[in-house]
Amino acid sequence: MGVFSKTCEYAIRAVFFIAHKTASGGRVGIKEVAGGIDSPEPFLAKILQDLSRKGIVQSAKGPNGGFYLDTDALKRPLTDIVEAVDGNALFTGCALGLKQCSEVNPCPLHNQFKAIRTEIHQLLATTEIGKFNQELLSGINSLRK
Amino acid sequence: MGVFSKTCEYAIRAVFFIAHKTASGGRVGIKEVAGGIDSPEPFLAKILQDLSRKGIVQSAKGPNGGFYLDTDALKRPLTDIVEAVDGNALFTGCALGLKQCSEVNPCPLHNQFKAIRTEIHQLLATTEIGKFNQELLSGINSLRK
DNA sequence: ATAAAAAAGGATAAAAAGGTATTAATATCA
DNA sequence: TGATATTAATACCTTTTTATCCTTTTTTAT
Repeated sequence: MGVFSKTCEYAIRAVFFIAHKTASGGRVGIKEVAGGIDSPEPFLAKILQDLSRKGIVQSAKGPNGGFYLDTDALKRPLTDIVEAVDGNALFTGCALGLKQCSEVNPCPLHNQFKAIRTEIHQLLATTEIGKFNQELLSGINSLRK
Repeated sequence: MGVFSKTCEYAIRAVFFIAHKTASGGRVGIKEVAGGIDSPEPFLAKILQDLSRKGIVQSAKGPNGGFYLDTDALKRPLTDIVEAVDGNALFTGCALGLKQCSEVNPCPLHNQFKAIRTEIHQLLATTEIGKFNQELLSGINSLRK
């Protein structure tokens, strides 16, 4: 079990892929996205539908259709993706799963994990979706293995 | 979805509970543990069996039996529990789920998450199971809500 | 012997992940 | 304009994993 759910991993990879593929206009089809990030196509379709409904990505049907990101979407932070898919348990939840864990009623690990949760949130909140377009275009970063 | 699996959350809470309940000798039964950490008893039983096989907790059958921790076990780091239950994906895995993500073939988030993974591992590796016994005995920390 | 406890092995339920087939939208072309 | 091909959206189904529950067996102190 990693930090994110498998669904969320695919979601982030897919959005990164769409972002850099459509940075200079145009759209990219589900098949190309699935191939580009090595994910099962039907499963990814469902994920992208969801992200589309929530405005994280944009889509167009018909010939020359596909997925893309408008300029606003490119500037959104990664937290938007993670919250849309996994919710905010990673940022706000107790490490030991206690519902009422808080400053006044802390679990043993509350204080230690507070710092880590904040750091993860900070990282994702300050990183824009479009940030890696250059690296991805030049092949420095990988999305499929 | 939190940082750990539900199984792992129960495991850590149970070990903390056993640790502080048996710090001055004696054993504690599965029923009391389940009550003490508010977990489903049969599920917890299986978890503790597993931890017992792996030497994380000790157990004794029969009358006056139950679970306990020997002095060595009390000094083990929390990483031992997490690795026994969830494996080491949290410490070594790629945030985006890529099998071959590494320094030479990094995913876009590789460098950022390297720091976080290290921090989580550091925290768990330097925290001994018995560390919270005092707080738990005095009721500062909660394990059941 | 007996009773108290954990160990063990399944059975069941729920959620996550993955797959198939159909429908709706739309650009393009005849 | 109307037909067609292309593409995402929708609905439903299967598999796998995670979580939970139950029943029986083994061990052991008394």
